[in-house]
Amino acid sequence: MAAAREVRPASPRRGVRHHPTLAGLAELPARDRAYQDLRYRILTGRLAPGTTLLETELAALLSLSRTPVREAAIRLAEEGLLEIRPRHGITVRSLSPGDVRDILDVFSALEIKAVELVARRGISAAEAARLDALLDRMERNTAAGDIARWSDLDDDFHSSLVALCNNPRLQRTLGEYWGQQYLARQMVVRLRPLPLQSDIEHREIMAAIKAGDPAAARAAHTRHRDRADHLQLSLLHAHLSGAQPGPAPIPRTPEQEESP
Amino acid sequence: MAAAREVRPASPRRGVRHHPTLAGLAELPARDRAYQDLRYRILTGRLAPGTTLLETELAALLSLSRTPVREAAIRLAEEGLLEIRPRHGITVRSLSPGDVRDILDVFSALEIKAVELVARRGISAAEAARLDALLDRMERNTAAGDIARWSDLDDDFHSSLVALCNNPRLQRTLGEYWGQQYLARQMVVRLRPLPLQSDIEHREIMAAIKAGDPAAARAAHTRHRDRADHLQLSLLHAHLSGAQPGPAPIPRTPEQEESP
DNA sequence: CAAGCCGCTAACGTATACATAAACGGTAAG
DNA sequence: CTTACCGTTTATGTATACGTTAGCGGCTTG
Repeated sequence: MAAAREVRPASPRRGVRHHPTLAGLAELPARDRAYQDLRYRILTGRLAPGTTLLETELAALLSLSRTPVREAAIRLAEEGLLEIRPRHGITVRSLSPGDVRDILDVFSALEIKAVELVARRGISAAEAARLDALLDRMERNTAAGDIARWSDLDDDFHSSLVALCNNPRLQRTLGEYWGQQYLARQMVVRLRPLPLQSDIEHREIMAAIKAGDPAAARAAHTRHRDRADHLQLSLLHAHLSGAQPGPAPIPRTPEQEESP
Repeated sequence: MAAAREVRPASPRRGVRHHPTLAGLAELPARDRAYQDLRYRILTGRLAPGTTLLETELAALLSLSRTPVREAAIRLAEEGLLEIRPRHGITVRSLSPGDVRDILDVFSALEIKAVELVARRGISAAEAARLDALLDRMERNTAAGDIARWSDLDDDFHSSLVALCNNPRLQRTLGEYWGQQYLARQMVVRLRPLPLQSDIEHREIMAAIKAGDPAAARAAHTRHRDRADHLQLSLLHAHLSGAQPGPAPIPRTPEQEESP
C-alpha cells in the first residue's frame, strides 16, 4: 500500500482542528474517542475504502462496547465517511468522481459564503497578519515545489478563514464536510501542478477581505473555488480514465509535478 | 399557549417530507419514531422553546427506553433543534435573531446552489409543469390574501426545486437545516405582507431554470433569497423591538388568522 | 438440474444494569 | 454573613443482556 506515509499533521493552530490527528484524545468520552479514532483511520487510509466491519468487530477494534462505537459510527455515516447497512456491516465509503463533484459543490458554496461573511464582518490587523503570513509560507513552498506542504498550509488558510466568519452553524456544517473534502483532495494531491494561480487568487481574496468588500470577496473566492474544483475534477477524471464511473479506489500513483 | 392550533400539514407530495407530520410512523424503528415524534412536537410548538427534560423524562414521554431516545436527541441536537447539556438536561432551543440570520445565511447559500444545479441539469416538461402549477396556486392564494396557505405552497416549491438538484448530500444538508428554517419562518408568518414580489421572483427563477441558464438561475434565486431573508429579519427585529438580543422566545401572539 | 421453501444463526435494535462523576445542599469555619 | 469543603444524590456514559428478524444455506420437490 502506497500512501502508507502518515498524513502530516499540520502545525497546531487556533481554530477548528480538522486535520487527522489523535492528539489529546486523552480523557474524552469513549464515544468521542471512537469518533476521532475511526475518523483518523479513515482519513489516513488505515481503514481503506470498502472495508466492512460489523458493530461488534468495530467495538473490538477500538476496545469499547458497542454503544459508544455505534454512536460514533452513526455520526461518521452522517458525515459521509461510513455507510451503515444493517446486517451487512459498516463500510468505509469510497468516493466516485460524482461524489467528489457533489462534495465540492456543497463545500465550495459554504466556504464562499463564509468568506463573504468574513469580509462583511471585517478582520483585525492581527488576523490579517496571521493569514498573510500563511500566504507567505505557501508561496515559499510553491517556489520550492513542495506541493504536499503547500496543501497543508492551504487547508490551514481556508480553515482559518472559515474560523473568522462568526457563524457557528456554517462552521459546523463545513466541518462535517471537511473529512470528505480532505479525502477527495488526497485523491489527486500528487497530480496537482504548481499552485501558482491559487497563490494569486488567495492574495485577491485577502485584499477583498481587508477592504471589507463582501461582494468582491465573494467574487474572488468564487473564481478561486470554481477554478480549483474544476481542476481537481479534471485531474481525477484524467487519472481514472478507463476506469468506470463506479466506486473508485483512492488513487495512489506518485506522478509528476509540473508548473503551468 | 397560543399557536396551539395545529400546523397545517401541506398536501402530501413526492420528494422529501419536510413538514411536521406524524403520518406513517407506524412500523419504524423506535429511534426514528422518537426522532420524528420529537421533531414534530418541536416544530409545532408542542414542545416549547426552553423546555428542558432529562433523558429519562424524554424516554418516559415517548414510552421508550433511553437508548433510542438518546440517539434521536443527538440527531436533533446536530440539527440545532435541541441542546444537550449533560447533567443539565435536554433543552428545546430558542432562536435569537442572530441565530435566524445564521440559519438563513447557510440555508440560502445551499438553496441557491441547488437551484443553480437544477438549471444546469435541466428539467423535464412534466417537472416544469408541476412547478408551474404550484406557482399558479400560490398566486391564487396571494390574490385571496391567504398567506398561511401561500407559505405552505412556498415550502413545497422550494423543496420541490431542491429535490431536482441531483446532489444527495446537498439535499441532506438542506434537510438538516429545514427544521430551523421552518421555525424561523413561523416566527414571522403572521407579520408578512402579501408576497407579491416573491411571486414575481419565483417566475423569474423558473424562467431561468427552463432556459437551462445556471448563472441566471443563480442570480435570480440570489435576489429572491436576499430580499426575502432581509424582509424576514426586518420583520423579526420589528416584532421584537424592545426585546433584548438575548435568546428570544418564539412569539406566539394570537393575531389574526386568515381563513383557509 | 432448477427453484422454492424452511429452519438456523447471529447481527442489530432496544432495554436494562451499573459505575462514575457532577451538581446540590448543608455545615462549619473565617 | 460569606465562603469553602464535604457528603449525598442522581443523570449520564458505558457495558451488557435479550428478543427479533433478516440473511443464508440446505433440503425438498417439480
